[in-house]
Amino acid sequence: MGTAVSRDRHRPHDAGRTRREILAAARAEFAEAGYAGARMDEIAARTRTSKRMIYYYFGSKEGLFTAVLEEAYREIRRQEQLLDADEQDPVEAMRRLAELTFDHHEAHPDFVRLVSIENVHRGRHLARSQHLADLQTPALAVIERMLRRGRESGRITADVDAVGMHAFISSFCVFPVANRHTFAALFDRDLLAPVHRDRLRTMLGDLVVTYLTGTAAQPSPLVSPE
Amino acid sequence: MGTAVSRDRHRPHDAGRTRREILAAARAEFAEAGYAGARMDEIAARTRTSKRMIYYYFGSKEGLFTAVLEEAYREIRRQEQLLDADEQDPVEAMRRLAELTFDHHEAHPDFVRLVSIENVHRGRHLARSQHLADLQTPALAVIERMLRRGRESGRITADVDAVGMHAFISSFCVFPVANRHTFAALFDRDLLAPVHRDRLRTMLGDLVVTYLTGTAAQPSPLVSPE
DNA sequence: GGGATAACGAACCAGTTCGTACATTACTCG
DNA sequence: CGAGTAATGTACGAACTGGTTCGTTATCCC
Repeated sequence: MGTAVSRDRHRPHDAGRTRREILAAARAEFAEAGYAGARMDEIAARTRTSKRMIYYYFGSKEGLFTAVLEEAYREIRRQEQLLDADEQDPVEAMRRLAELTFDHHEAHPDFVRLVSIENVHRGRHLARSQHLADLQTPALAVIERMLRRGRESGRITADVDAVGMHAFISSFCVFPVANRHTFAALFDRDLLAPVHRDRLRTMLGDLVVTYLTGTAAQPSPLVSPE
Repeated sequence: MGTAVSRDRHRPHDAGRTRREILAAARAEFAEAGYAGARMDEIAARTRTSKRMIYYYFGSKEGLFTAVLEEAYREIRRQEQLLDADEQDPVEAMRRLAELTFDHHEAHPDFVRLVSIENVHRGRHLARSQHLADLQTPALAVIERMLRRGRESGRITADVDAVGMHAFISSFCVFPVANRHTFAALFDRDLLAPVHRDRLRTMLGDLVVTYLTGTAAQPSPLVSPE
């Protein structure tokens, strides 16, 4: 337990560590209270250091939130890179990808909250981010390959591209986490309680498979994507 | 144009109108800036009346936000009651319901934003609401009937209940509106641009139909809902 | 070892924010 | 018609909030 490599001895002037500590505190506070609701003093208090340092490293509240968002996306990206898409059947691989994405969201509610918050603010921080390129989901490339393979073998007939597929999967993964509370209040059902969570995950997997292989109603004939 | 029935002549002591005006202003401000970001003075300024009246009618910022949320849900409910579920085929009816719900969300982004905001605050206002009963979606009853009819005729085989089905549809309808901005920033695609919006709506309809009639992969045998 | 510089702390400030005290006006109803 | 009450406007204040000023301490590198 504990990081074996970097010793955690308290060095007074450890820039990297201070920065990381601030980011962690800020992330927790922003996720808890929203952007405007988050208090710089509170973030500082959650840290070994002072408010002065936040401005030293991040310049402003907006700068700090932007950094928090970027870091959250990067962490997700790192974890998603562990995806092994080397299954034989691309359709079954897609199901697994969807289910892993589902688990992933459930395991990182703070990330989902931060994204919600950023959307409430119309994505203005992300739009100004200098590091947008780093933040793309590696899952996209994986999906792309699966779609290609599935089409070559003829098993996948659905008319979607990778981004569309990603939107589809994300919709289903984000909702139970993002809207958990209002849903619970209105319908008296906790979508993340084990029973319902498992059912939703299965549902998502089935949906993905059924949709891709498109065995049933196919109202619109395949159109070549312009 | 203009309400034909109730005259809009300015009567100084018109409680109902003042209340309604405050609610409308508050709704706009909360949706725009989030809960903590919304300013009571700004809300007052958007009104013909003064801040004093907000506290007179709603007691506090929390009280006001709660009222705004309740009103937003009620409005949605009113509109959803117009749903005619009298189609012959319950499966096709469900597709139409899903597509109407989709359009509905697209047409009311402020509602979606308010719900997001309430979820960021863990649904605490809704939880304390006195009027939860009024806020249930009438769509639920409609879905229930469709499911029953579809099962009787044997066309519907999927193992979901009405609430589950509602969660499924909602997921897909909420996402493009709620996460529009981050998605656009990351993937350079506006999910609500006509081309993509239409495609998503079709996708949702197909998904619903395919899932309900469950022609493909059916991994888990039907289990009787306990 | 010493100077340059990066990292840091405490106290503080000006503008803001929710909420209220106090006084006033219009409406209702006996 | 007059008294009681519902509705309203003005002005203000106490607490808070993002951000800063000024000075200090540790570290790096020649």
